Amino acid sequence: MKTLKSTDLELLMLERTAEMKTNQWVYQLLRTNLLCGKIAPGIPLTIRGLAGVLNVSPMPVREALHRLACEGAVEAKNNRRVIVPMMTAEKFSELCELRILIEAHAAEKALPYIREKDIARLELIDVSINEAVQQGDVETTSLRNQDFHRSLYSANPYQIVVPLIESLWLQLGPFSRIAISKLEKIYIVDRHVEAIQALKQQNGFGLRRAIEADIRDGIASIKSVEGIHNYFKGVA
Amino acid sequence: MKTLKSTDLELLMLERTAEMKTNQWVYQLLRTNLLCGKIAPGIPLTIRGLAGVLNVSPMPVREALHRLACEGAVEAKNNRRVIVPMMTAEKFSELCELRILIEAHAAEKALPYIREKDIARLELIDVSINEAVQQGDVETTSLRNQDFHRSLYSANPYQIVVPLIESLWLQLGPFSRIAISKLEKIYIVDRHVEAIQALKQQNGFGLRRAIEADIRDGIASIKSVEGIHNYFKGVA
DNA sequence: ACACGATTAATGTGATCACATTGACCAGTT
DNA sequence: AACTGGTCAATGTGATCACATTAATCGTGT
Repeated sequence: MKTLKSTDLELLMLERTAEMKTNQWVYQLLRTNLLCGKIAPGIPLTIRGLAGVLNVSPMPVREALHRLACEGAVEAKNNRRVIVPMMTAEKFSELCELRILIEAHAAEKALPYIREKDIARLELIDVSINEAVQQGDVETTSLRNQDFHRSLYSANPYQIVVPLIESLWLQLGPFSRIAISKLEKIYIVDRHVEAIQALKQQNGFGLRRAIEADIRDGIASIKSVEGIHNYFKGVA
Repeated sequence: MKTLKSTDLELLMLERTAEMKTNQWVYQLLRTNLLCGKIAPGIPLTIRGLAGVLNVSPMPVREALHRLACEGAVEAKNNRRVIVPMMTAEKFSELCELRILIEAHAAEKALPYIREKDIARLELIDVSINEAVQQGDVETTSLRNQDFHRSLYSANPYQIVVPLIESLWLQLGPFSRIAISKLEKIYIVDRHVEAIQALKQQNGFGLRRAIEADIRDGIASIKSVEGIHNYFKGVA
């Protein structure tokens, strides 16, 4: 097996607004790239290497990697190597079960706070998801899909749960890419439309079912991918 | 209202083994103090101040505070102040609901992996909890109680959920202290014994109920405390 | 006496440096 | 040709420094 070199990584850049500090920019950039699966498991991430690519000093990169490590997005090994963790079938199952458990709860708790404006926004996001799907833009589809879920749950103003959910997304990041790339459009559209309809009807049970089904669809599409086992190597 | 000064803080120190790096030591120390409620909400935490108390350079403290901030344990405000977040009634409810939801799930998922050795360990921890309760040692009681839960959930070898739960504990930290200080011993002992019995009987439903009841007891004891509203000031 | 404004102290951030540890690479040996 | 040994480069860590921004303190004016 060829050892993956850090030079292989291609990052999608992020606009850096003037008011945001360097460490926030680096963190958001790496986080976004992990969420949409741009950084594959196994490739090593080094502080100085990333600092060189991003043209910043090693300091902000160090902080960003530490934060991502404590969120489980990357794994700091004993031997001074920071990598995107490999996946195992059991880990994958755990993550999916937790997504269903927590996101269904989050959706139901957000329901009472949903207003017409929120529904309109969700419909807009759904449209943009379809656009990205039709254009075959995997990264954008993945990020927009997460936007849909985050916007829904964030309607609840007392937010504890969204960071927990995002931690799960971060760990599933490299695989959501696979899911999207293999997903027939109907699935995503259907479930999101179902969710929106349940919102309009203030139907908590229907909302739960729609969210759960949406997540399960993604999982099923991942498991149906040929050669998926290549990504499920044993954890070193 | 008197402004709380950073000099007020008294930390319970942690042994620093030779093999652990400075940043890990600082992080664990602050985390432990937050988990057991030694650091009260509202008091400001400064990098240089903590570095002075701990006799380390500001660098490890900076990293530790950033990690704790991304876990929600402390709140980095715009104006360069890092504080333990104030609590609101709604936030408190959210945290408790999530604890029940996720910990019941975690317990059930851990059940198949529980062996006699694990049960023996849990019984030992329960004994040490009772000792700490009888001695009126609030911090130790709080930490040992968390040890009980963590040991139970950690029986599941594919661990995703424990970090999520610990994030909730961190945010509830200052209040678990209050809960313990007002808790009649019977409650804790009862629920833990119930949980252990359910483990011995491989009774998933009973285990869920015991864990849920244990958490609810803690919540009830907090809500029964006179003057608890002092801790629920509006978030700035 | 109270309020407002300027000076001073304190703080977070990012850069640079020194050091210990580890991996990578290459030559030499079997 | 494969393995082993040593040397060198690369890496993470922690300390120190400079700078911009903010809070605190004190003095002045009303």
